Amino acid sequence: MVVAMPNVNQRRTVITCTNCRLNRYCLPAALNKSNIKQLEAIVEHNCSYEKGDHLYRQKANFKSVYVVRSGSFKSYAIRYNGKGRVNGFFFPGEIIGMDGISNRSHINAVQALEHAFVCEIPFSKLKSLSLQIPELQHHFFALMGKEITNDQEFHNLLSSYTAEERTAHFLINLSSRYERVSLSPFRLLLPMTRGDIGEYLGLSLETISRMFGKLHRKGLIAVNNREIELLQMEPLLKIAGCATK
Amino acid sequence: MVVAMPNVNQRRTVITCTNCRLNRYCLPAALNKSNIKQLEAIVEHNCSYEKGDHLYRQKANFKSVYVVRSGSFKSYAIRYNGKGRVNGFFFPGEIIGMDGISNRSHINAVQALEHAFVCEIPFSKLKSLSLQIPELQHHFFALMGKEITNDQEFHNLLSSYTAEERTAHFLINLSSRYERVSLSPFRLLLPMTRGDIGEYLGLSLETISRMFGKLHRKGLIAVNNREIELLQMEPLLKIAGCATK
DNA sequence: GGTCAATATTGATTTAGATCAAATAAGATT
DNA sequence: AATCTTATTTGATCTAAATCAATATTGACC
Repeated sequence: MVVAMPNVNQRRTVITCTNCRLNRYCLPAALNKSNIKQLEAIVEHNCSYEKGDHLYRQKANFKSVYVVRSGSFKSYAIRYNGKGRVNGFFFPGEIIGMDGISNRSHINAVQALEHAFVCEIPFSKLKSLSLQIPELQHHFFALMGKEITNDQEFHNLLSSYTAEERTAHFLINLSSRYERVSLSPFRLLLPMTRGDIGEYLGLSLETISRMFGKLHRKGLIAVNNREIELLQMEPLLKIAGCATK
Repeated sequence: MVVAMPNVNQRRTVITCTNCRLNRYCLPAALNKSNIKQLEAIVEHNCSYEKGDHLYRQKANFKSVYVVRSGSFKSYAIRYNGKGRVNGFFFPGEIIGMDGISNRSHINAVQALEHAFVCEIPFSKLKSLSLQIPELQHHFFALMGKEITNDQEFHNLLSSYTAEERTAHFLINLSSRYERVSLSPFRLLLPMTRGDIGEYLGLSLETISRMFGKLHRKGLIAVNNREIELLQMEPLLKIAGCATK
């Protein structure tokens, strides 16, 4: 089995925010040491999920947000008419569950793509703590704001990008998210199927396969099943519609 | 000129959250009377915009969020490669500006579609007040969460709905937003062009026109330039992919 | 190691919606 | 009212990507 995302802190028995190697990207990033202790007290560490396990299902009650510690997840929603599928992927350091905040119930289901660990943060406790720690409130507003801007940029992608541009954008986006957690940004091990990517990008799985082939023929990437190597970043960034500076 | 959205409180000279007829849908919704007074103190009422005026432009510094009091707006973003356009419409009672929270600068530009009034709420003051009023913090989290779920539902729409389904969904969505502010949910005066709708839905303006024609031929709507009448809600809801209960 | 199911590739064909191209129609300006 | 600009409709044609179909590959499980 391909395990794209390495376990974090796998040798430690007691995991805390203080010693987690992701704490620079996660909620503790905004906090001083004593505040981190307070946060630690409300976080449930060490929840383990096997490939295919659901973190939650559509319409499940919302109680917590989750941070991926290792492994990866996809979120998906199926409307009553059967339309709509994968709408997000989640990697270490990223927050899952904001789709439940407004309604008290989740609009998506979230499923592990491989063996994974998450930290669970009960949202009511997080809100109380945010009232006491202005930096935490600020940071959580910023995280939700980031989610909003990401979703809006994706709106642009889906309404105006070609299949090749979407595919390049997907790879570039993954690359920067991998880099953020100290994984190689040039050698991507994909935990999801071509079908998952297709649903996410609004394309058929055959088109994903063809676009990988096309980018390969252009010499920009190497494709070996779930392993994608990014060979020439500049032209990829250009196709993806990212400013190359 | 078509003015779709009537002015609210147009005869009053002094407008406050307490007497604003939108206060049930806006931030005061979550607050008691004394808290509303506190909110009032930080809100700048009565900012007026003419058709075509910008509320803010892409990359503008983020300082405030805004609530539409009357009229309507569109938000749009153009990437450096020229891709991407309209990504949102805003009607009375709706909040504009969350696209700037994470970055301290706006990723979209926002432009008035007709003569409009907004209330401006400086975000730093809103955050401070949220630390004192838990209900306000809760409500603002909920509003941001709503924005996130809306954007994700839109992801589904763009990745799996046909042109006809998107168009029906757009009309149904507008209908419920109009109804919320006591406008007819069956007779929609559109403040935006077919081109705006097309960019928003990821379709060409010709396709929007054709889909209006198609829904008209099916007897579901009547089209008279910017005035759209919804004649048969049930089949429209079905096409739009909304549960009809 | 062998079988089976799930995934991925590749080719042929179809099609939804884009694009191109006029012709109207509505608003704005004088 | 006349002109000009902008928005809308409608038709003809084109094309990117979907769908259909067949293999090939990979991984999971006896």
